[in-house]
Amino acid sequence: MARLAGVSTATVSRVLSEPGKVRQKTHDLVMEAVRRSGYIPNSTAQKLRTRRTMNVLVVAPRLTNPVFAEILRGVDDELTQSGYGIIIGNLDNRREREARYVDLALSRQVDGVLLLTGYIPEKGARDMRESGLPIVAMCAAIDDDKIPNVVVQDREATRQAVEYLAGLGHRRFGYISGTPTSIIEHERFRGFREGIAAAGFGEDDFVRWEGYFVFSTGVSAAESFLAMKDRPTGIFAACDESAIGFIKRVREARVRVPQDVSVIGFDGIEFSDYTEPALTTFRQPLHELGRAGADVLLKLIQNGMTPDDWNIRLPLTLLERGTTGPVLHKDYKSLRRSSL
Amino acid sequence: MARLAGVSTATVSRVLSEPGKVRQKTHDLVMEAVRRSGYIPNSTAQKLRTRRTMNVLVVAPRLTNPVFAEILRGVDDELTQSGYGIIIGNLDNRREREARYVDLALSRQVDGVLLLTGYIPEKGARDMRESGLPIVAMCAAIDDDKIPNVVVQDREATRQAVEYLAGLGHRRFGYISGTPTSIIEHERFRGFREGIAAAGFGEDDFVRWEGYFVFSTGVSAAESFLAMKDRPTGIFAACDESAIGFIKRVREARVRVPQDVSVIGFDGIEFSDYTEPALTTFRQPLHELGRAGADVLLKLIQNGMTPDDWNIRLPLTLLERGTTGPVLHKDYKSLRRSSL
DNA sequence: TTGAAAGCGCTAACAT
DNA sequence: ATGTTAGCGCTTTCAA
Repeated sequence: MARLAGVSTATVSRVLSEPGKVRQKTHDLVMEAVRRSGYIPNSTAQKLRTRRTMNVLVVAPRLTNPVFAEILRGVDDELTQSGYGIIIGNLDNRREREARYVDLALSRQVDGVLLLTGYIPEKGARDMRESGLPIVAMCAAIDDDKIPNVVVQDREATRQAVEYLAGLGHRRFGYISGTPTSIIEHERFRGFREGIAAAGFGEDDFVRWEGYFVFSTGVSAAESFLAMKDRPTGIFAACDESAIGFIKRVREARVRVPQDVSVIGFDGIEFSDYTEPALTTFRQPLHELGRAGADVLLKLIQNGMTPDDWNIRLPLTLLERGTTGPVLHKDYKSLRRSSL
Repeated sequence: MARLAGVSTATVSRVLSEPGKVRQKTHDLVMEAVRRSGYIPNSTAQKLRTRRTMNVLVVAPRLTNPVFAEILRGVDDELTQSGYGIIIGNLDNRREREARYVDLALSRQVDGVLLLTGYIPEKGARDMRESGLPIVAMCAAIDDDKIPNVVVQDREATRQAVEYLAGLGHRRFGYISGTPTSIIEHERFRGFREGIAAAGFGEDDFVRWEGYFVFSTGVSAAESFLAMKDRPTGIFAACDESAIGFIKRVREARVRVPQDVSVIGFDGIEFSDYTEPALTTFRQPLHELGRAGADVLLKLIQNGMTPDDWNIRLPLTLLERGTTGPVLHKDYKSLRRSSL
């Protein structure tokens, strides 16, 4: 290459990576040659030599889920700023896909890993930790004191949701679950039961509809709801999608929201602003979460930070909108009158 | 490494990449050592030596857009199957970000590029073609006979949408645009005008509301619509999001859909199944599109295919649902009566 | 301040 | 069928 245009390969390398260590004149000479030849260093050779790939692996359960997509945006912003690239490991909800990404880590194609999965990916008997790479867990706490957790306060927010419903006068509740094996679901359900207890209710005062983090789960839950004689009036859905599916189905059956049933979602996806009425929900600080996670990972890669402030837990925001309201039930006439 | 456990590095390499060329016994010997030492080849060294990265760059305008996310799923399925990884170039709607990905291509960090942008990314005076890498354009045709196009039939579907509305008796139309600089928007608007003409109408028979591919564009269009004295009754939105925003806003103003105004969207995102009523729209074969594009790119990388069947144009499916219906306007009483 | 030379870990050509 | 060796393109001592 431009080595023909003057100097040694070492000097070119210096000009490009440590411009201070070279004489101005040589610098200009080299830059001119670079410009003319259109030279761009081969990054693979750089990686091999320096043993840094400048890439980070992000493993996510499903990319079409707007929650993960939005987190990824935050991650991308932070990483791009520091010159890192993203290799994306999309499991598409199929755990068998994770083996591939374990190999990726083991073969050192990345400098660090961001996990949106809630667990450590495995391949046979080996797991991703063996790579020795820095790993940061997001979206759900991983119980390993070598792995920082950057998460949202799922449990607290869910508890608060129940208390909010209880405060509106509701006394029979419904819980529409997310994917049962997911840690996130586990946390949210735990928060839900805490809220039930805190509001002075017991295990008999709610029904739980099992499902996944998808629209159709809300529809199934609604079918079951509609078939009940003594329906709950305060419904919490573990994600906005199922809240939306639920509402659509019950309204088709002429059940009014929020007059007959209040529904509160979780996530605060953009879509929740555009339902009729707009969905009451907790908004996750997804973009911020993404940035925070990437930031911790970068620190880990660059200087090996210590376990202080490792565990970040971001708060959520309650969006009080149209799908929740006071109970309009015979037992609550008095309460209703006084609260209006 | 396991070289200590028996043979030469070359043999290990052969066992791992061309198992046929080695004796069964040596093979087993090596594999055993590999297993025991947990050896995984350094992929960077492989890349440098073989000059293949086994990675593909996918450049997308915005990842939180469900259309791109879904295409990416298809791309991922196809690429993963062939052992290729994805490096994701998310522009997040900011063109200045594309320079980074031009560098990525120029520095040969990938074997090929998939463009969901509708144009060739540039950096200063250079563009991505200079990398000499195979490039496939998706989502919008790029006019370069070295670049295959794998797209959907935007124009035809939009024309068909207008004809569908006209068939329902509508005679004043509205067009809610996408991002004006986008080629996709251009194609759709072109199809729209073709449809207008084909149905026997002219440039005065429709209004065009400018915007972007987002929910809020539909809301703005609705504001403008509500302020009109002689409102159109047949609305086409260049994406589902703006159709949904439009419908929400006009319904708030007690305009009935589809009795007072029919709305047809474009894309067929999952959300469109859950609006009330469900949105009439054209569904894009996004997953299939992703696979098809990746497939063409892989062929290009592997054997340099010839320009036959380069240009794939997938059809869309009209989903006739609740937001469109026959005109219920004084001028159309007769038509209405006869068609019911 | 610059150049010469070694070597990152692998694969492929050649030799055995 | 296997080993030896050169070298992918760069960065980084070490020497000049």
